[in-house]
Amino acid sequence: MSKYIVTSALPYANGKLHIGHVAGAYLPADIFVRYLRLKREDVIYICGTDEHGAPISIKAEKEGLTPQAIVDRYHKSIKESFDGLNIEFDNFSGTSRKPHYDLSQQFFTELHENGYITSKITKQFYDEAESRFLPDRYVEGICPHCGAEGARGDQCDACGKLIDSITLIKPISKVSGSTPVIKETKQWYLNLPKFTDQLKEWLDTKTYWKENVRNFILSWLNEGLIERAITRDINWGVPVPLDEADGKVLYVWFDAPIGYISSTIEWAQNQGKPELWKDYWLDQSTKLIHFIGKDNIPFHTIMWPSFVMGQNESYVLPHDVPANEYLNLEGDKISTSRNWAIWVDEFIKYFDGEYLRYVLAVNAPEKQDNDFLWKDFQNKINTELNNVLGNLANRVFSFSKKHFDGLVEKPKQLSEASQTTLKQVNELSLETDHCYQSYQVRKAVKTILDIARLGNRYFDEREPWKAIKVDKTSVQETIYTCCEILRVISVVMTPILPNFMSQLREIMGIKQKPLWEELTSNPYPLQLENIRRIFQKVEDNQIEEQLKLLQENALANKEPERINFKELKPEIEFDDFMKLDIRIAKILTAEKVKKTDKLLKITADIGGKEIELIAGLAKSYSPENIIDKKVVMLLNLKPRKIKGILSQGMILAADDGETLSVLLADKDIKTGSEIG
RNA sequence: GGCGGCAUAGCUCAGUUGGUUAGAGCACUGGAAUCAUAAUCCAGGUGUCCGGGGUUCGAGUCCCUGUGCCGCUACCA
Repeated sequence: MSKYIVTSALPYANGKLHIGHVAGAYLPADIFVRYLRLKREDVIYICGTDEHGAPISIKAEKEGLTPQAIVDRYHKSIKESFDGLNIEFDNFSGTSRKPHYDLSQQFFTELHENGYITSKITKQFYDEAESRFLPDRYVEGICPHCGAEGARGDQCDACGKLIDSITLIKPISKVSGSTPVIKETKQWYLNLPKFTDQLKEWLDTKTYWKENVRNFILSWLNEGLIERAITRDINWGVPVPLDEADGKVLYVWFDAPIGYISSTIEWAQNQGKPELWKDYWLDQSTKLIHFIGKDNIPFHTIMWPSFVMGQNESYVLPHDVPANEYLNLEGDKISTSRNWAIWVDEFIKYFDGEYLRYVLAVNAPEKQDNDFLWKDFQNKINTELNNVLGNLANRVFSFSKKHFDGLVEKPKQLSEASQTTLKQVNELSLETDHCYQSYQVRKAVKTILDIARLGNRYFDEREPWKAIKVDKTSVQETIYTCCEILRVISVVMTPILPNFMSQLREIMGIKQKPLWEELTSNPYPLQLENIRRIFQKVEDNQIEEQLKLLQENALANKEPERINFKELKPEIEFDDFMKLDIRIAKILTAEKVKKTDKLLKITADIGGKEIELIAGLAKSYSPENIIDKKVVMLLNLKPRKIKGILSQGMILAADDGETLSVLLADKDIKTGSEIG
């Protein structure tokens, strides 16, 4: 029997958990693990929070807390959300713990010693007031691409471009507010190209991987791998274990996947068997399975295997990486920043967490992005869980209670109808087995529903409410057969709804923990007890309430009519301002620049003279929208050629990240008027 | 503009390597039943499989092309 290590992508500890996370990486893994346990497989389910990186330290500084305090807060919040959904890890660690530091440093050291890491001198901003290097996200300035203010060093929120941070115009340190200087610094790079052949060879054996995953990897490999920096100049992270790297830490994406191993080490220690983790990670027959969202595919199939290949120890490589697609919400992308999400901690205040498990399982984004609709949620809970499954249990149990005081015995002989039904049930249960094995959760649930439908049909055909008047034995047989169906469901549905199924079994008087092998056992007679409905319906007003909440949250999030105050740029002299030549210009013609999304080619009258320029306005202004407008234009900026056209002016426009708005004069004023 | 993905019933989605008459659930209509949470069961589908072309004995599936949407990427003085 082979061993399994199942992991889910480490959730980042700077925010709460939403249903998209759950649908993509955590629920499918939990279901798979629970299935393996039903089959008595040797499996450990490992996870933890990803606790390093600049976003966490920025959040900490904003709130005046230590990074550790932020991490602790979200670690707790995320763990509680998992608990509310009965997602149970064998170990849920965090990457800011000691064993993780030790192991991550070891990974780095061995890669370094084995010649896979090289160092390079790069230029980076340095804050002299704080005497430290500034990571990209700690620097703000004018975006060199779109000219928007408040662009972070790694990316501009306004235009979404990635930025080489030292190209930022008028940079400001977010730490001290001073202007940073550019200094040289040494960073260490992982030589990914060196792994190319080994990776290709290894990936060639993974013919059984999901198609979407394979396609993704192939395009990556074809484009060619490049060296990647794996160190950073910040003080929150795992210190780089080199004397010359004082004050530098490992980049968060380097240390995060190592958390899978360090969390297992922590687990082994908690078991009182500190060496136990080796039985899993160092045994080449162990099946290591990473459940992730599709955005994580390159890390888990290219980078992470490379780290492992460069080690002295033979850690096991991923056996499978069943990545899921995305979950949308009410037709729109889930978005944390727009607060368009269903947060798990909110959800479990209103509904049983296993309702969410059910709907996310039956609607899992396995091959395609899927949509979560509240109306659909209600529908599935009511018509499938309540009407089909819940009602089957209730009608059978009530009937038994009424006529046999809840005692269910196995008949000596079964009619052909009952035998046929049970045979069909058996076939369907085998099908669910196959579904679970191949990560087809939605099909598994549908098949289980078919088992319940079979039960309802059988019950109807047997008409026990008529038979009870003439033939009690036949009714006993009916109830027995239906209980068999429910017993099968109580096992095969356990991965999806562990707690509800345990309630079902409790009612049936089955004490043992569910195991797949019990499908062929005979626990009769059974004494039903404490008969009750286990599922409740979701009412219309509950759904309306949630829809309203969703809209309100999204609106509340938009509410601030202003952008948070940013530090002003350094003072300038009046003369500096006077250097700018800004005038009112009238747009004469405008047309889209071919082969671009954002660019407009514009001619403008600046007061008896025509100029030509390029403006990045096309996302907000169509040509006819802008023609004839009298805009504010900076005219003495050094002209630059864009797309073969010499751009001789810059239309001034404001950008809040969503809307781009050109500046217009308040009154009708003559073209060419100077501004000052 | 480049690369990749997607497009199937009113809705949410399945459709394995090309192979009978393209499916499921929900919704809808009619009927049966009254044990059960008004829950169940039976019956009911004229869908340009996004449009157009091609390969093939045969295309939802493969190829070309057009359109629309999504992701990454480029252009923003």
